[in-house]
Amino acid sequence: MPKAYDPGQVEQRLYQFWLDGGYFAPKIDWSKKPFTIIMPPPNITGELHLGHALTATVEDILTRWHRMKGDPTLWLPGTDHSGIYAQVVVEKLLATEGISRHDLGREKFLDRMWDWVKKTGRAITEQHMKLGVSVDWTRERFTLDAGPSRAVRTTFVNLYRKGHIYRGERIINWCPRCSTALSDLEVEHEATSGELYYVRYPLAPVESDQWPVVSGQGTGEQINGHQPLTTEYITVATTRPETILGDTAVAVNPKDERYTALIGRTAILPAIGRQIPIIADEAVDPGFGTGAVKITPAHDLVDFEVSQRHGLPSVKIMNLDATMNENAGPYAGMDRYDCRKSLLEDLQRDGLLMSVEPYQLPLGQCERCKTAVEPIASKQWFVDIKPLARPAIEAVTSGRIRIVPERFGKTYLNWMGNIRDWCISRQIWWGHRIPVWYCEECEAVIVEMEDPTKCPKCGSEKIYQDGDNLDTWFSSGLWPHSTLGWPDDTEDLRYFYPTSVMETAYDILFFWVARMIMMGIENTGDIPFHTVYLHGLVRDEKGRKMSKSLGNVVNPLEVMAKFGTDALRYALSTGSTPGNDSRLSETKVEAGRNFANKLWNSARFVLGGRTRAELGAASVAAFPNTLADRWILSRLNHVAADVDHLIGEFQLGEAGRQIHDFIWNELCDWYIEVAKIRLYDGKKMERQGNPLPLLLHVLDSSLKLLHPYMPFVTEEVWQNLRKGIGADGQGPESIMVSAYPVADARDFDEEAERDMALVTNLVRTIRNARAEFGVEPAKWIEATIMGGPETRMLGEQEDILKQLARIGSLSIVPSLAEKPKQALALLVEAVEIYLPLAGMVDLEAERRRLQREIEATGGEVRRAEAKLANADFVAKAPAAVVEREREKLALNQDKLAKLRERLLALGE
RNA sequence: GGGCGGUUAGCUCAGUUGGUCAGAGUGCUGCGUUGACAUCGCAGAGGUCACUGGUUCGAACCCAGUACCGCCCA
Repeated sequence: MPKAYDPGQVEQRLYQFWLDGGYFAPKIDWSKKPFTIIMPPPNITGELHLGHALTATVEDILTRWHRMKGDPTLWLPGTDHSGIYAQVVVEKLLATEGISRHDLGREKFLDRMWDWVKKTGRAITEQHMKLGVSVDWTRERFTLDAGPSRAVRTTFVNLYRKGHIYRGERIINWCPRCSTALSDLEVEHEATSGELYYVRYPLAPVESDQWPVVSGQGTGEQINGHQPLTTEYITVATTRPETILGDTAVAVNPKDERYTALIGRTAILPAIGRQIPIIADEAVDPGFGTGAVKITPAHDLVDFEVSQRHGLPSVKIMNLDATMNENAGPYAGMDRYDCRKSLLEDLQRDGLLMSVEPYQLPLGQCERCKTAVEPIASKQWFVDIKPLARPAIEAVTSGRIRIVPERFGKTYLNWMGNIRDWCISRQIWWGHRIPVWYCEECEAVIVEMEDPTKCPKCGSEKIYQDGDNLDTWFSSGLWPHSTLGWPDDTEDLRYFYPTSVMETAYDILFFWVARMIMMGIENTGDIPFHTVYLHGLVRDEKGRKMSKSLGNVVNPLEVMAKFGTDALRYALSTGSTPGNDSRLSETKVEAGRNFANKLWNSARFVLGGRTRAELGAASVAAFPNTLADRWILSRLNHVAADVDHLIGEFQLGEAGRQIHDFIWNELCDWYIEVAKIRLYDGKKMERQGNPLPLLLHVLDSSLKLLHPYMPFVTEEVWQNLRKGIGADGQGPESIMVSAYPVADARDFDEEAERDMALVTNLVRTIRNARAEFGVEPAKWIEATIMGGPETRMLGEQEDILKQLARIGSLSIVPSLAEKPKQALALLVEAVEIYLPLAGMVDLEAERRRLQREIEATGGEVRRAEAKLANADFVAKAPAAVVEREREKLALNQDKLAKLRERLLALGE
């Protein structure tokens, strides 16, 4: 084995080895419960980013873990056609050729789309392979495949027939840049600095001699002489003055006494002179602006609702490219922003613009292209979502679906409880076309599973299909069951559905998870998954969201090339806790690489310079002979138990850290160092037994424990191990299909753990003293240990103490009649250590050291005494806790006495 | 406006049933016995667990409030 682990040399080869072995595909076994994850499909034209990397890492850890535990495990991959996004990409390409999709026409444009997808569509898949994902590629799906497409069609037809899909004119979010409607979820709201414009609308005169007297604004000012039309006004505040052109009313709150007298009067719309009523509606906030607001039903959701309540007309003033239409009178043809500017100038000129003040407003922008979205009344297809939401809410409140971390359950329920109808039609060509035909003759709406050729009502052949497509998320919502074969009753569907876990980032809880739950229950009658596991966002090292414009995007492929895939996976999986954002820095990945290298070298030590026969013999059975053997075996089993529990609870980071700490701090730092003593000394080996069998066993188990996290280095080392011991052709061929370590309580050995803790503590204390007193590291020193009741145990561990603390001559005795004076005295629990460092001990320094220790120990004693003096503590705390406190006190009292005695002795 | 999260060592973060939990990585200081590993080893320094109250025998952990930062929904 090379001196350092080189991921570049092994990763691709191993991935191919796994593929060739067919290890990723599950074997259906009806006597066993499967573990299933459906991968949230990445955008087919996309590039791998750290979000994908984290998703894939977490899912791969769960998948590999379950597979090794013996569950029939399916992780199903796929890609999403990403309607709007992908279409925009190709349209941009076309733009470089100077053509639009309309120039090409629908059919030719779709050909271009497919060309593009064929050219780039494998990229994201191959990039996932580099991550080591153990997905079943034989079941890979694409949202536009025949199967998933038929699932979409079936769902649409079913929902339509049940009345849950309807077509209607509603306010929708329109992206002028993408030229399509968007759902509420596809709009991002960003606080923007804007202006609030106060505009006054003149009132039409009342047919009466006596005009009403109205307090405050709204009355009496006159401009340009004494025209009756200009003597009365109502002033409204708006952030979007250009929509004045589409106003069909002015509204005030019915409880707002300032305006009571004006309700029922008529206002004259500035600029175009339309007469509109002043109405009263509860929705008006008297605290906003002047308390009087303009109502633009065709361009605002709230206004639309007001207009419905009052039977107001709706005037659309904008074209779909965000230019003004013929209803805008003199402003027709202008862009929306030019119109605003021009209109404001006109209002100013006419003295109707009262004031302008800065105002923070939430600006809706298209999630994909960041263009300001235009709310606009439009005829679209909608899903009547409440009937679907109800069972989806129940699934979570009843606990049938568990959301991890729990707090996201609240977010989910809150959103679900206030859900609004889902606009599902998109004015794009790439994706699933809405399966609706219209008859030109009788205006019938035809929604069938099979494409119609004539109108079933009147028999006319003059029918045409709806030109719009479905929201991409409509097909994504079906993903957990459509990928398994629904609507057909397939074996996969019966065996793997409902799936086990849906794992994704929390920011798409609504996009994916919520819709999958609704659609899954609607279509199959059963929940799509038992657990929702949500991870956080990966940010840059300063905590900023990664974005192209900031230039802080970390490319996972580059990181993997530099440090290895395992290093990135380790950094991502152990650097975060469920549902929390994490920051990724190069040093974290570097730590992962170092860990891989550490593991690699521990194997190099175990296998190095040993013959196949020797290793083969050692691999047969491993028994603990020494204290260290019993200790490492006990620790290994405790770790295995903890890891099993932690991963089962999705505590992947904590489990990964425990494995890391075991391998580095216990196996490498202590067990291997201890094992060297026997390995380098034949006589000791004969007396104490060969540590090689246990080394092989613990290393093997460690590799398996770690494998879900760092699949490549563990496989490579494991293969070396396998060849080293001559086990080729026996047992599993790959670590990924070997059995995950299971804790055996018979190997728990609390006594060994306690004794070993004392031994390592002694070594550390001696090393510390050596360093503090400047003893040359290479120097072998003398030591006397007064072991008291531990004498026998310590005597047995003499070799460890000598070797690791570099003691040349060591005497371990139960007690000492006379304690050496020219020596350092160290106390560890009840054990006394004397280092007669003749000539090197600075008595003054030793006195100071003892004084420090006396103070520290004294503090401990006082704390324990105070605690135990508290009658409530003794009475109410569990007996074990009190007992532990008593032991601690006794130990420290004893230590304190010895320290004082020592100080006294040195003072003589 | 409603909801959620964060505030622990210089930095990044763990700490899930309140009693050896005050930890890790990284950085820092000093030293290197070198046949697994300098992508390393040994030793060390470093925190009133944001603040204020409360519950409890006991609080980083539970409750209430405050401050600052962030996110989601309207």
